[in-house]
Amino acid sequence: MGRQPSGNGARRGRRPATSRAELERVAFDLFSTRGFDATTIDDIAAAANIGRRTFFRYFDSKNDVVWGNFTEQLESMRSRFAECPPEQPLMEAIRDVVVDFNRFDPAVVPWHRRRMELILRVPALQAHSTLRYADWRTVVAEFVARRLGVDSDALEPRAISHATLGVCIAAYEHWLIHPEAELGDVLHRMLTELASGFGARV
Amino acid sequence: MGRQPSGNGARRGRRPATSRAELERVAFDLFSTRGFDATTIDDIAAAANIGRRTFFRYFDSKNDVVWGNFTEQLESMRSRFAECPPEQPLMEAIRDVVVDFNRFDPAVVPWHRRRMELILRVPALQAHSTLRYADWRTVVAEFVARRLGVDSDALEPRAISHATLGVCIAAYEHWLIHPEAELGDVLHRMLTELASGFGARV
DNA sequence: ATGATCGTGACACCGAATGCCACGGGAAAG
DNA sequence: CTTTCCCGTGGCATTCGGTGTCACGATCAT
Repeated sequence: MGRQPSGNGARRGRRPATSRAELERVAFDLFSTRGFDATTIDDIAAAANIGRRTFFRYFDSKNDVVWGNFTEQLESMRSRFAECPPEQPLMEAIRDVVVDFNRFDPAVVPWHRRRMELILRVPALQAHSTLRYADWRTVVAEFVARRLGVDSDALEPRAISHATLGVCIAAYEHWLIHPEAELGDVLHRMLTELASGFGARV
Repeated sequence: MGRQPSGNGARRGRRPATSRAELERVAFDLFSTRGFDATTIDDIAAAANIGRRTFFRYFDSKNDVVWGNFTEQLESMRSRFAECPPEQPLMEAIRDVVVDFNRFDPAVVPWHRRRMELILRVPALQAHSTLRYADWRTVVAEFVARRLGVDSDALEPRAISHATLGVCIAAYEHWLIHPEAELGDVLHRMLTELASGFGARV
């Protein structure tokens, strides 16, 4: 909205009318009141004072709105993996990075909860999220592959990344149902169980 | 097509113009030649000599075509779980049932491969399949819950079912890339690794 | 024949998504 | 200041998936 100092200059044409973050806020408001499915893109565009066509220049689809800047965050997870000491056991390293990756400033936790409620409870988003999860798994698989000295699309790295993701989703679902639970604790617990093959169980 | 003996009678109105299985065959043919995305429902309906509206009386969506009669198959997996001897370790029981569930008559294996290629490689189907996977996981989670004496939507059953599914998908992806591999073997191997927490790895 | 039953398919409609293109705001070059 | 170029905007048309409505037609029971 307010004209930025444009970083170090070199801005040429017309200024963007809004931003991804702004659109996200507007859209989330509508999702909260009407629900995701009942909110049309026309609604979002109207509420943000942009044309419907312009919406699709900020997000590829309505589904993508709820994922914010996930791609950039993944990059930070990737570098976080790179910092893992080589002597740390594999599943332990994964556990620590994942728990770390899901640590949030308390101020944004309510927002994150709303985001995850949408992703994990709205069928259309449950479905679409699979495509985003793939990127997440790739980051994990790359790390595992490096550790095992195999290709990142080999069987083991893929299996481990799939299993890790599954456990994380279960932890998130639990966290949504039990707001009093600490997300990091739940993740830590279940990832530890995964590393033991759920061995404490019969 | 040929009029059936209608079981034991008591058929009333007009006879169905086709069947789910027939539509599946017609659709798969088109998917093979044009690809999934480039095949419209009008194409399928025209090829099957039915109206577009009628298509939606056989399948809820275009995506659902590739899943055939999955729901009924799930029922058989559920009863297969019920037959597990109580003394068998949990993860071992899951492994055996899942491997068993994915055993197919050699004659239908090529068909099954085409089906899974679609499900695991076409983005639209990757996304949609998440919703079907949920039913699959429920069956596993119910079994785990019974064994652990907890509710079937508790954390552990959900985590284990999620992790199991993940490993199975990885195994399937591997099987698609390596046609010479035996699906049952790959599944067995990875589910065993899961049960050990991928422990043989560093 | 008559009536109840049930699948069919035409029609209209909605919403997501995409291609096309003219418009307009804004910076740099003259 | 004017021209030039850049680039985001947004209107329009189109395609396609999916849904509600309703008249029609085929079939069986009486």
